[in-house]
Amino acid sequence: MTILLGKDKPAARYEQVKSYILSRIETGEWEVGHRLPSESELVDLLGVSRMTVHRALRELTVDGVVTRAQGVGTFVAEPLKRVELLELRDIAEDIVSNGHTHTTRVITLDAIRADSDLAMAFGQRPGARLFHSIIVHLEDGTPLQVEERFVSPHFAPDYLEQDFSLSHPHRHLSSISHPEEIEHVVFAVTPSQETCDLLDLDAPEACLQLMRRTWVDERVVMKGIFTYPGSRYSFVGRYRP
Amino acid sequence: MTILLGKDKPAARYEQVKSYILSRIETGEWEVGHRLPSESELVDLLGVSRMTVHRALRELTVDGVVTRAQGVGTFVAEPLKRVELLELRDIAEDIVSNGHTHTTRVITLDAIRADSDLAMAFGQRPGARLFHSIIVHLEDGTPLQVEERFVSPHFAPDYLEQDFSLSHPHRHLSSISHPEEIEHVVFAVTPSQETCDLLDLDAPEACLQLMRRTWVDERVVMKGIFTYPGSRYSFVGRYRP
DNA sequence: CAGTGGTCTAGACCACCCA
DNA sequence: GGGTGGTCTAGACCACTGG
Repeated sequence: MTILLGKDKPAARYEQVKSYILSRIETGEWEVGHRLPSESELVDLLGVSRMTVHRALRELTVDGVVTRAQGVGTFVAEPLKRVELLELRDIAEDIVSNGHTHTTRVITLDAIRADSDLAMAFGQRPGARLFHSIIVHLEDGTPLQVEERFVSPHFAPDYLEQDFSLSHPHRHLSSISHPEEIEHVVFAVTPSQETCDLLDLDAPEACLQLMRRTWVDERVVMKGIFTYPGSRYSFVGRYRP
Repeated sequence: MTILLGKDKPAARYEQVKSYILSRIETGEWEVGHRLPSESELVDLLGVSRMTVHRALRELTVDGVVTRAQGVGTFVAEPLKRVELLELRDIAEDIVSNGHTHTTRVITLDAIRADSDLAMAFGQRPGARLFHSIIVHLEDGTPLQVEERFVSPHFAPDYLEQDFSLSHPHRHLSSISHPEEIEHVVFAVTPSQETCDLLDLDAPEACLQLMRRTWVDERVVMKGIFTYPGSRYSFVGRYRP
């Protein structure tokens, strides 16, 4: 077995320009806010054409390494704040991709009137009409999630006509349009008796609860509350920053 | 009050080329896997130079809209799978940015020998030496998080010499190097009596637990277990995809 | 006004892939 | 070998900024 690495193809010139600039920044020679040489100065300095310099700087701008302003110059940007992320996967895909069978039980599918909390969540007046569903997701017959959703009728007028034992709400809502904004809140809760029953829990145990609100056209169109038994489910994510 | 929008500056030509291609894809005229016209064909078709076409296609490649292969062509890519993300924020920053005061109590700071579970988590043999810390984070004097960490001595040889009542482990570890890979697992648990005591909980209540492992040079260098009382803390994230 | 970045062109050379 | 994408150049025009 042979190992082939680095076919010693020289890096492209714009990559070399990027490296040149990055190394100046990393060594501290150019600090945050420092003004870089102009494009034409870099042309003279590095002996490449302006388009090449420009491409290097443009890519560094996209990466957040520098900021640029027409008529002003190019400056070393604030280092990016590192964020640590957790991917929230769709439960159905999660179950199927792990080789299990996914089924659902539709408990409730109706229209309701918003109480004051719901009205607040949707930015509407109390009494506004909302569609409402409660569905249990099972993995090989074992309940893994209770999902309760409230949906704006204006956004999904056909919500109540769907057969969610076949295609779940997530699919239906995605087929209409993708949200412009999403809010997630993850709680730990002790579930209600009703939730315990739906999850086949003999005694109340700590549950994960995920609340999601989605916006379209600046309006809340969906609020979902997803409850998972702590002993059977966890959110797992592994990634390379 | 006047509203100024769209200064009717015509979009750049490469943006127009992108729009042209995107609209063909969105209308379904070019389906997934369809081969796009070559760069030189687009040059003739759209009456712009090849560099302009190339920039448009390069940016669409970065965005995952098309895939390209030298000597082969440009093809419509599979639509990106939408992932929903939750940002896991540093507890200290979280508390301070909300206008509260953050303090810590260092409970434990010592070296231990890995049991079989820890050895598994670190990919080492049982009995391997690991640094260990337990710290409580408080918001205005109320415990919000118990963090327990296990750290590879090889990665952070000075770990035991740190004063974590001033600078917490996250800062110390970040100052050494940033992880190449991160794994997160979020649980809901009923806490042990010891954890209840550290969190000032009168009775056990559902707690959020976040487990994090980080890798540097293909090796696990840190495992942390963060426990939050469900009644006092939740992970919140809001973003625009 | 001079200097900056943003864009665009026409032409060129190259590595790569496939028939 | 002919077509593909990847790169690079020299020169150009423009909009924007600051003094």
